[in-house]
Amino acid sequence: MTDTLSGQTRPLVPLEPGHVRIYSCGPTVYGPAHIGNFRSFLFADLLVRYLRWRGLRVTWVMNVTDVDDKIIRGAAEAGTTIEALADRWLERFTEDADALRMTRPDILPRATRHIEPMATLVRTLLERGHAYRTEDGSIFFRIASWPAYGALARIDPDQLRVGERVEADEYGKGDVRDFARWKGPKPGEPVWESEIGPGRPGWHVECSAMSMQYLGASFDIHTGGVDLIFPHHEDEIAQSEAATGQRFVGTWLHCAHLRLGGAKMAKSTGNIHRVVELLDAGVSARALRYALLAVHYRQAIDYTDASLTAAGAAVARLDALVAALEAYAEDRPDAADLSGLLHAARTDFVAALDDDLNISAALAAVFELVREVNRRIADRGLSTGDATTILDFLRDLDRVLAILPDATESLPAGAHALLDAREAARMSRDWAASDRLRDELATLGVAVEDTRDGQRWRIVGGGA
RNA sequence: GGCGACGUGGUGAAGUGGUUCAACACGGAGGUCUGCAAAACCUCUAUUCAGCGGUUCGAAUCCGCUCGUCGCCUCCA
Repeated sequence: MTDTLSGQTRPLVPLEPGHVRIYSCGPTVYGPAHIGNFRSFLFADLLVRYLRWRGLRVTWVMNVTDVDDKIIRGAAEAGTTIEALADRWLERFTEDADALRMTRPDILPRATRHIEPMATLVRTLLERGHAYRTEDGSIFFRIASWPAYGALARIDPDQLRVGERVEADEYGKGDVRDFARWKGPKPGEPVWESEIGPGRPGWHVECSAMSMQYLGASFDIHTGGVDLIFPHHEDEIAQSEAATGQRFVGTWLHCAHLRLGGAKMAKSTGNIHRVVELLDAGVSARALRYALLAVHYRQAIDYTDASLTAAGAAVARLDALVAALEAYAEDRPDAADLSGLLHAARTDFVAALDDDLNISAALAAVFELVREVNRRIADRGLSTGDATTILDFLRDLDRVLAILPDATESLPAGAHALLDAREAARMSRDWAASDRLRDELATLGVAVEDTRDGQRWRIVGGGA
């Protein structure tokens, strides 16, 4: 894996053999996440799925930021509490994540429920002289006290354009580049009483406190988008290591941006798409997952209608093969070289993902197998048992990819009767009726194809 | 102004010194199969890897310069 801090690509060696601890920066629940956010979550999902598929135990923590300026503002505007607002959008996040087949993190800690560990962390920083208190009760991290500051982002603190980042209300800071750990009480803002006085936590401190609470002072992998490298992750390192004296994270993984219209997809720019809106517009969730996942994580993706169409076509190609294998029946001996073929595909798949999660090469291995299997289906060169073996093999790989149709995918109401009627019409060579029934099924989203194994169907378009 | 990433066919994209290295996917053209269709398969679709110069027996792959695109330095996945 390629570590942002060292800039090196090196083997992942978990602190505890066989157990990988991963922390991912999650959503701020002040509104629906956009698909650019989900790109980074799905990249972490791929990582987690792959490590587990490889037999490693994984503990995956993803934070939920449920208190910040935007949530406070949003709640005030909506005339509700920050709790209610966060609940609402966290629910939406979960729905979107499920639709995209994202693995549920083992723990989804919410910031407002971890005030105590944050306060304790800040107190330690105060005691060690890495933080200081200002007149309004806020507490800042003193960058000058941490010489390694800037190492992750390869930034020289002296070179920052400091003039542009001074916030109007932050008088009293010792240095304008120091960042807030704890924000003093203000009218109209939620306040927590804590061992360091009243106030609310700053953003960076929540990830440090919660990651260390669940994963320990040192853990293996921390993920996020490249835009979090500075200052968010830089600050996390500084305050965590200043507090514990231990190395915070073994490997930093950052995924590149999803772009739309040549620019990074971002709420502030307005060039965003949201998951439910795309699904409501008829986009297939699996195609969307494929589009967000099929490019290497350190490579920017340009999101376009064409990219989504191409992803849909690639997924349909897999669907067609699965349908063909499920329908396939041929009474003949098992193919002698099948296990060798599958073994080779698996070897290529593993080699690709072992290499810094090279998903493109892994998919290439899958599609090479797809072509070969299609060839053999056309040649009737497989036994019925072979077809089952291949299906099992593909479903096993799909524990990593999660793009195949559900095994339980079911027909829409009424489709069964239409299929039976069409089968009967075909038996009596009534082509007109057969074609009419095929059209009817198409309007239900069921594609019917005629093969030597009889007619077979698959669900097309939106939905699953 | 500082720091960094990237530039491969019609499109997306792997490949980071030689041996089928120009994968794979999408799209396009032709063909096979089929009652028709769909799917699938076969053939073709980059003598070339932004441009220029250099290193080398040999470079898309290393070095330098130029041009271009994007990102971070501010909330941000």
